[in-house]
Amino acid sequence: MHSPLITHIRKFVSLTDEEATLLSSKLTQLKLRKKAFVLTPGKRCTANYFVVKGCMRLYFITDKDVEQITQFGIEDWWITDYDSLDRQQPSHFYIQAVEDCEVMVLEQKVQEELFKQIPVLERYFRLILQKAYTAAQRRMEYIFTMTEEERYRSFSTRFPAFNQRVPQYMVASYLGVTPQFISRVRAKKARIS
Amino acid sequence: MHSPLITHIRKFVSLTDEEATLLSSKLTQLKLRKKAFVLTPGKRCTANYFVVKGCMRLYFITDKDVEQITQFGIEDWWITDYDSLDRQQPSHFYIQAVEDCEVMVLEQKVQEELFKQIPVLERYFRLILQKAYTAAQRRMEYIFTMTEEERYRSFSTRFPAFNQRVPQYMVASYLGVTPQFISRVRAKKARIS
DNA sequence: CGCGACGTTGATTTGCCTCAACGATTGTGG
DNA sequence: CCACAATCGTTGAGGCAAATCAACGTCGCG
Repeated sequence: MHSPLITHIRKFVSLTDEEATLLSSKLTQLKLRKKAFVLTPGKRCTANYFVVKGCMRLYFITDKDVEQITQFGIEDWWITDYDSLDRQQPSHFYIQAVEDCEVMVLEQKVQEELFKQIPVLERYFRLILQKAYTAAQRRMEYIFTMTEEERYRSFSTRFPAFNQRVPQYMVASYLGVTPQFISRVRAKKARIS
Repeated sequence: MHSPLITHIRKFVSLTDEEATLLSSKLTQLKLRKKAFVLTPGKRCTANYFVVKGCMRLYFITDKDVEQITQFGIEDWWITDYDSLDRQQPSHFYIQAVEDCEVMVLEQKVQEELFKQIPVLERYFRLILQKAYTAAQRRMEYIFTMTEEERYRSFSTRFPAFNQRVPQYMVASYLGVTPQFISRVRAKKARIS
């Protein structure tokens, strides 16, 4: 029996048992209480986080002092601030546990070493990034072609489980609308059905 | 003297001259007249395009029959529909030359073979995708935190050259606003200065 | 119990779109 | 080479979707 991460990687590339063991030995497991942070603004992001269990959020505070969520990470998703990671600059993001979480921490330095020892990992992360990029593109399609009401409805049908696990105001923030707006849409929906 | 693509790759990874030659031999050069297409809806996207000279656009037609541009590609940028490429499904995008263009065509199949022969390419594309993903994330930040007027102003100061090379209505489409709106903002700007 | 976090509802405001008409420029066929 | 059409940008009037401001209800928790 292997960790969820190894299972996930093997969906994309093949990994020998030795490689899997080596990789596992380089990761640290982290249990997080709801609302715990692994990154706060001003700090450099030095790791990539794989969510084994629970739900994380990546967000920042806008000029108008509003939380803007840019990404959620649930089971089998990586979450990090690639910009800070890449440029080795302080982040302006928070990464926080929305629920009690279990994550695997892959430090950037360790990742670089592992790429030398397990070249196929480079491929794995290329594929992961391609998927993430495609998802980001699609999200922009939704933003540009749908009204906010359509976007909310679409979101809540495409990710029903999601919609239950995170509070309304976070969904609102992720969709870029106000909590009041979502409340109204829900009220309308309820009245119809 | 090497091709712009080799030069670009060498900014990210090191490539032997043999590798560079091999790679070059696997690429085809393509000259495009303004308004020529390399991808249209219904066709599968089978290649990744590197813009050597000129400007390309990736766009689709919305339900309301409006062109929505999701990406521009200028010198030293790759442009493709990763979704179609990845899932081997018909695309719903157009990829078109905005100006007369010169592009290098890397067929997906060829790319896969090359990864075996030149493993470091895998790293190159991982890094490119990471940059693209980060840019997409930042674009969403702009979308969520700025008004459309601010977004236009920000865009035209951050990419002044850009703003001159593509017609207004394409900038409008990329920013998700109407051409009329941009026109009004420009009028306002002119009145002030 | 009392306080803070979260959600709801109503009234008003506003940023941008839509529709429409009209110049200016480009480009194309006779 | 000119005439006419198509393309692109501008401007005005009116409308609407969602934000903002504000007050209130409710639940969970220290």
